[in-house]
Amino acid sequence: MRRDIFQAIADPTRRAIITLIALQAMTPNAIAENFNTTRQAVSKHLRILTECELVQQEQQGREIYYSLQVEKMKEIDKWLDQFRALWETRFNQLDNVLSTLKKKKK
Amino acid sequence: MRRDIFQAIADPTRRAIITLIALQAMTPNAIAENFNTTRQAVSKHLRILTECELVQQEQQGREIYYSLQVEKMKEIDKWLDQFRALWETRFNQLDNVLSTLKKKKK
DNA sequence: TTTATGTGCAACTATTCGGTTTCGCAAGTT
DNA sequence: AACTTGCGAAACCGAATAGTTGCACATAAA
Repeated sequence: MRRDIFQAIADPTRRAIITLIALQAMTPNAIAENFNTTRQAVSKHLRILTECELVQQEQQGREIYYSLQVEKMKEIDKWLDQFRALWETRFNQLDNVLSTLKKKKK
Repeated sequence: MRRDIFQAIADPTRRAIITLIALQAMTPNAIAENFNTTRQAVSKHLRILTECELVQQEQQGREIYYSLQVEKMKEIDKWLDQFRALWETRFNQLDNVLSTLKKKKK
C-alpha cells in the first residue's frame, strides 16, 4: 500500500472531495450526495485521504465530520518548487533541448 | 485510459524521471540507467508522460531525447491555487472544524 | 425496547497499473 | 551485406485500484 499524497490526489473523485471539504467540514453522507457513487465508496476515499493525513475527522454524536488538513497540501507545492524556477525564467524547455543537442553534436 | 497530469505524477518513478529530465534532455537508455527497471519500463513511463504532454521528444539520429514540458507543470500549481489562500491565512483547518461544529450545534 | 440513522469494514469483482520478456524496425557501424 | 545499437509495441502477469453489496455496531429517536 503506497499511500502518499501524490497517489491520493491522482483520483478525480478524491480531488473533488478535497475541494468540497476544503472550506467546510462535511459528513460522509453529505459528501456522497455530490457524487454518483455509494456512501461506502466515499468512505473508502476518506480512509485513503486520512491515511496520508490529508483529512481530519471530528466525531459529533453519531456523525463524523471530515475536513481538509490544508497544511499537507503544501507538500505538493514544495515538490513543485524545483520546477518553478524553470517556468519562471526566459530559459524554457525548448532552450534545454537545443543546448543539449548542441553539446551532443560537439 | 485516464491519462491526466495528476495520474501521471502519482508514480514515484515518473516523478523521478520528470526531475531527471527537467534540466537536460535525455534518451530512454540514459534515463533507465538511473533506475532498477528495464529500458522498456521507462519507455512505458515516457509514453504516459508524453500522452499527457508533460514530456517532449526530439529525434537525433537513432536516439530520441526526452525533455520536460515545464509549462504543463503549471497546471498542478493552478489546481493548488484554490488552497493557497487557505494555508496562507491565519484561519487554518482547525478553525474550519470549530466553526462548522458551532453552526451545527445551533 | 424497538426502530431508524450514520458510519466503518470485509468480501468480492472488473479494471487498471507497473513490470518483464519477446519481438520488429530503423539507423548507424563493420 | 551483415552486425550492432536504440528504440517502441505487443503479449503476458501479479498486484493494486475503485467500485459494489452485505454486514456489524453505535447513537439517537419512537
